[in-house]
Amino acid sequence: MSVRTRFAPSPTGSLHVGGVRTALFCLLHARRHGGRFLLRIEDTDRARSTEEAAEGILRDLRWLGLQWDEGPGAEQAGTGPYFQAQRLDLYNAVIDQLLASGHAYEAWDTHAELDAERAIASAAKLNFRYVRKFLDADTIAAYRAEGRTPVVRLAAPRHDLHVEDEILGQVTQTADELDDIVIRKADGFPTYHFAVVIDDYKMGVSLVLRGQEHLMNTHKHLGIYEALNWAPPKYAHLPLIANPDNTKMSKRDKAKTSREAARRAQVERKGDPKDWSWLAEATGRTVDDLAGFMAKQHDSIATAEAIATFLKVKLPMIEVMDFRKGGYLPEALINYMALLGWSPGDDREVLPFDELVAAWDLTRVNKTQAKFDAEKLAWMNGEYIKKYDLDTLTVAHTSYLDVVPTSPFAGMPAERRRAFLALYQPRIATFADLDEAARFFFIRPTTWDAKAVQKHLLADGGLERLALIRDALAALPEWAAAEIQLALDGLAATHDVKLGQIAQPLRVALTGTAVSPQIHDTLALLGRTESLDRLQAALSTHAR
RNA sequence: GAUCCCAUCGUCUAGUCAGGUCCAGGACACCGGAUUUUCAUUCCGGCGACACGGGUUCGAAUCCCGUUGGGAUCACCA
Repeated sequence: MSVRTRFAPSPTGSLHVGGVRTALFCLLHARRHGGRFLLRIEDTDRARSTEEAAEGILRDLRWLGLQWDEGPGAEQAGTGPYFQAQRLDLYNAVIDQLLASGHAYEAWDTHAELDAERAIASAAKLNFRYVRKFLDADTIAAYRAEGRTPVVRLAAPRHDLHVEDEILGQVTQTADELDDIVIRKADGFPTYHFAVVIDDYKMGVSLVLRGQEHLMNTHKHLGIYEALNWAPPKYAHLPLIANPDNTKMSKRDKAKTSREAARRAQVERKGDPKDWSWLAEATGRTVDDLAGFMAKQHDSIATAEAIATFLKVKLPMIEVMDFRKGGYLPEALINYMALLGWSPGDDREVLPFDELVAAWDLTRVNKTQAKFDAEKLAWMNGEYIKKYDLDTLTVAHTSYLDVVPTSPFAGMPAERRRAFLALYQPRIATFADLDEAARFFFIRPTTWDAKAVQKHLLADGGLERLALIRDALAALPEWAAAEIQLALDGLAATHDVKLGQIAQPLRVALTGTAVSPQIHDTLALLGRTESLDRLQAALSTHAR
C-alpha cells in the first residue's frame, strides 16, 4: 500500500508550533517513503472556523516550505474537496448507511438533560456514560413538535478496542469505557470524530500521525471503522511539546503572560485591582475588552499583544508568524522542530530538509514530551544564517521585511542590505538581532558609553589620534573598505601604535560604543560624509 | 476523580527493543582559556543526568514490580 499521510488543522486560529511539528513529521514520512502528503481543513465547527484562519495556515505552511501534494490548491481527482464543510453529502450518505444497519441511532436529549445526567453521575462518583433511550413514536413526535432536532450517535462496540500505535505500542480501552459518541450534531454537521474517519478512509490515508492529545480519541475512531467494516489506517501519536514550565504549549500562553504583567503593573501603580480602564486607554482597547480579558473571559491575542507592547514584556513565541516576525529562517525552524521528539540517531543536529528526509525513521520518534527551547532554536538559526550564501540570505531577509515594516532596513535596496548581511552574518542569530545590532548605522550616537569614552577617547591621547585619523580619512581619494584599511594600517605604522589604538577611538566616535563589525567595513558602509560628520561631532563633544 | 501515556545532565537527546564495549556520548545554555583592532566567528577545556525503592541476574540506564513525579483525555470543540 502506498504511503499517504495528512495534516488536518482546524481553521480556528493560526498555525502554532505543535501543528508545525505534526505537519513536518507527516511530510518527512511521506517523502521518505515516496508517498504523498495531504492537507485537509477541518472546518466542521461553524462557530469558530474562519476563512481568514484557513488562509493564514496555508500561508504559514508555504512559508515553512511544508508543501502538500494534495489539498487546497492541489486538487486530485477522487480525494477532494479538502474543506470538510464541502463534504457534507459524503458524511450524510455514510450516516444513513449506519442508521439503516442499526450501528447508529438518533438521540433527542437537550444539553440541559445531558448536563443533569452528568451531574448525577459525578455526584455518585461514577464516570458518565451516555444511556440509550428507547423512545416511542409519540415521544419523538412530541420532541419534534417542541422544536428539538436529534443528533446521531454511534452504538459503541461491546468489546475491548486495541490501538496498535507505531510509537507507543498497543493501547487498550476496555468495553465499559466506550461511549456512544455523537457523530452528527444537531446542526447537521458531522463531529470531528466522524469526519476524520470518513475523510481519512476516502482519501486513502495510510498513516495517521498526530499529537498525543488524540490518543484517547483513537478508540472512538476505531469503533466507527468497525461499524463500517472498513480497515483502519495505521496510527502514530507524537509526544506533546511543552513550555519550560511543563505546561502544554498553547496560544493561551500569550494571554497568560500579558495578564501577569498587567497584574504586576497594577500592583506597582497601587491601582484598584478591578479597574483596568487606565490600561484600556493606554493600549487603545475598549474598557469591556480589557476587563473581559483580565477576568479570563477571553484570550484575545490582539489584546495580549497590545498589553505586551505597552508594558514592554516579551510574549512567548507560539505561532509561526511569531517566528517569522522574530527574524527566524524557515529552514532553521524546521530543523529545530524535527529534533523535538526525534533524532537521527547519530550526533548530527544541523540537518537541512533533504537530510532530514534521508534520515527519517518513524521508529526513532520518542515517547517523552519535549520542552521547547527558544535558546537552542536561536543557535540553530545562527548556524543557518552563517552557512547560507548571501543571495539566499538576502531573499530570506526580504521575506522578513514583508512582515516587519518597522525594521530600519525596510525600503532599503537589496544590494545595500546584502552588504549589511555580509558584515553581520557571523554576529547575529536572527534578523531581529540585525535590526538591533546595526541600529547605529541609522541613528547618530547621541549618548556615549561613558566607560568606552574614558578608555578610548579621553585616556591615552585618544582624541588627538582621532583628529589625525579624521584628517587621513578625509584625504582618501576613494572611500572603500580596502583603501580605508590600508590607510589605517599605515597610520598605525607611522605613529607606532597598535591598530586597536586607532580602531577603538574610531568605534566610539562612530557608534557611541566600543562594539561594531570590522572598523574599515563599518566606515565603508556608513559612507564618507556620514563618517566624517560623526568624527567631527565626537571631537567637538568630547574636546576638553 | 476515572482512563491512558511517559520518566537519562537546567534543556534537546544517544544508549533501552536484542543486559556487559557506559564510573553514560553529543548539542544548547553556563563558566574558563586560546585566536582576533572591539564585538562576534573559530578552536580548546570545565560544569552537569540514568527520579526513588525492591526484585531478576555473575552483571541492570537497559528486564519485572511498586512508589513518586510529569502529561493527555473524559463536549452536539477539533
